[in-house]
Amino acid sequence: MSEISQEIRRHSAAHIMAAAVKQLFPAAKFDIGPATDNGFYYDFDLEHRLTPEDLKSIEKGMRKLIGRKLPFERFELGRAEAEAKLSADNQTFKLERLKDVPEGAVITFYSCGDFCDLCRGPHVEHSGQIGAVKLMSLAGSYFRGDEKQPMLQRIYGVAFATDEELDAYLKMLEEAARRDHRKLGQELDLFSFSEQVGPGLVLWHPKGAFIRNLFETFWREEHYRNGYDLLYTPHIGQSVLWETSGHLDFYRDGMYAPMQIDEKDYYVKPMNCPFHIEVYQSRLRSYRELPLRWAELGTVYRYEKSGVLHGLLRVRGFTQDDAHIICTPEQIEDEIAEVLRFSLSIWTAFGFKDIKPYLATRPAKAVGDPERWAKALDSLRKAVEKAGLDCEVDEGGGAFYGPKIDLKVRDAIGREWQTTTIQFDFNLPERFDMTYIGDDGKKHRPYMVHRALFGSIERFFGILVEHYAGAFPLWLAPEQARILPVSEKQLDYAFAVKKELRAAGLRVEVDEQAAGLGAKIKGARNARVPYLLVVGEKEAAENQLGVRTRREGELGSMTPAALIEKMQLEIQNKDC
RNA sequence: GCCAAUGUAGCUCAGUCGGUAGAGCAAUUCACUCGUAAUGAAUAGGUCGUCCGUUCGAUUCGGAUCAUUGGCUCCA
Repeated sequence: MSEISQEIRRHSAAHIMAAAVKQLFPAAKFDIGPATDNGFYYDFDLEHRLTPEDLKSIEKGMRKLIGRKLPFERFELGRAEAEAKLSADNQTFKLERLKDVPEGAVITFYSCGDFCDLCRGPHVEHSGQIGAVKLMSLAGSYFRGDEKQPMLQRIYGVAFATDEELDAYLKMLEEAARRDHRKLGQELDLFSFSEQVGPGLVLWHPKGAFIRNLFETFWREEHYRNGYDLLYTPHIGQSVLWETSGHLDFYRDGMYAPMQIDEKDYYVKPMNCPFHIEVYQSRLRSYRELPLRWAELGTVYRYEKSGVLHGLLRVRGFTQDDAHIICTPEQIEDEIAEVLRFSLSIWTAFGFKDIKPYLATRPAKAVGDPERWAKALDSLRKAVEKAGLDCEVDEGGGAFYGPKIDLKVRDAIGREWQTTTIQFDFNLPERFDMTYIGDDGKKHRPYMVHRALFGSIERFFGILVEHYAGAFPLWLAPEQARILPVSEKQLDYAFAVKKELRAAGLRVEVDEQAAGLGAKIKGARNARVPYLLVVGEKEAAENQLGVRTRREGELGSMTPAALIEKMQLEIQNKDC
């Protein structure tokens, strides 16, 4: 049975769930029930509001149906017959779906037990082949994913070939919950939100701010080293700027309402691009000064719909690690390859090794010269090739203003995150009439590429917390070592060691609590401090430290000088 | 924004079939001076998210609202 694909098994599980729902709620109207990455869902319309208790009953019903090894039977109907059948059952959503089946195509139904469904299949032979299932959650979802359509009730489930695989998946979910950056952010005192401040607006606490500052410094240094210049631009700009950029026409709903100053409307920026363009426009540009690579940690505000906010991963105020590359057509290929190489090198530094590019091409509605599109796409393809990566292509998935590459990185527990984006823009250079003087003395339109490497600092920080499970590597740890005196008698020695380590540039604290060593160790471990330095009578007498690290466990005694050397090496290497 | 759920001490949670609440951890104080994941005792801490209504009386019931959570839509 192992040849049956997960997808077929999961799709069949969706049918079985629908069958179980029909048993409990005969009046249910059905929409569709496809397979998902780890399971399946099915959308229903029914009077009754489903509750978690219903989920249990439905799951029980499914188990029974699976146990009975009911055969899946396929049969074909003509259009008129199919319509008659669905009308008789009052399956209005199915009737809508039937309209999607092209004229002349075979209309197939699958039945399993008492449940019969319009479906193109394929399915397992009988319900016993479905395997292990578990219903996970209830949700609302729009018919056809369109917010103007009625909202249906959706049940999500997971399905695996065996109980062991299901258990492993549930364990992974537990692990993900354990790493949840919102939970760790509170536990480790990294950041918070305040109802007084507003939803989606992050307050960075000292430790979180410290880590942020460290990787922002790293980011700046790497940018200078790799040929970028840094900019600072204002947080607000007049309406004329956003009229020129087109944001007021296309993106107004995503912007915070304007404030009026001296009878002019000022908008808080949702993007940095227009400001970078204004820097470009501040004087005449020659081909001799291209390429320009301008980066900024630019804080933007976007009015995200209330329902989409999610911890640090989706917020309303965030800092983009933005850059714009402005260059000539001759330079574009090298520039793109370089952006991709640089992006990969940064991700590697944080211990992300599995990185996958996704290429998005020209959509039906697009602006800009098709020849430029082709050249841009070609440069993106070549860059991916040069980096030795495979990429997935999303045909027509680009923005109206240009093609793009997005990178997805896989974290320590195998989850994929969309982060880096490298996007061509054929829109803004036109709107702002950006030009440079070429070697022919004439004006030319430059290429412009937007690039955000982390995406946003907030989002990246959230991903980092989950990637490291809160245990930041030594170079990023806000507190790198904690000295744990066995009793108060060793406090003087502890402070002397602290002074010595601090002088060497290490971030060290002394645990002054009047508590047992066990309690101090527990406290330091909970705070994810990488190095624990135990000092008792013996160590104080011999100028030693009892070293215990998060990575290597107990290392025995070491002099402060030896410890400094060890820690500095680890920091220098940015070991993850 | 839409569907659903949740909101009780700093944190995690219990509880009140309507008579203004309780635990553990954390905090504070005191004692203990301790050798690798929780020393003991005492103290303090809550307008039961907010507003409106029903009621003699609301943390509990109803409505609205805000926030959060899981999804949907969105992320030109």
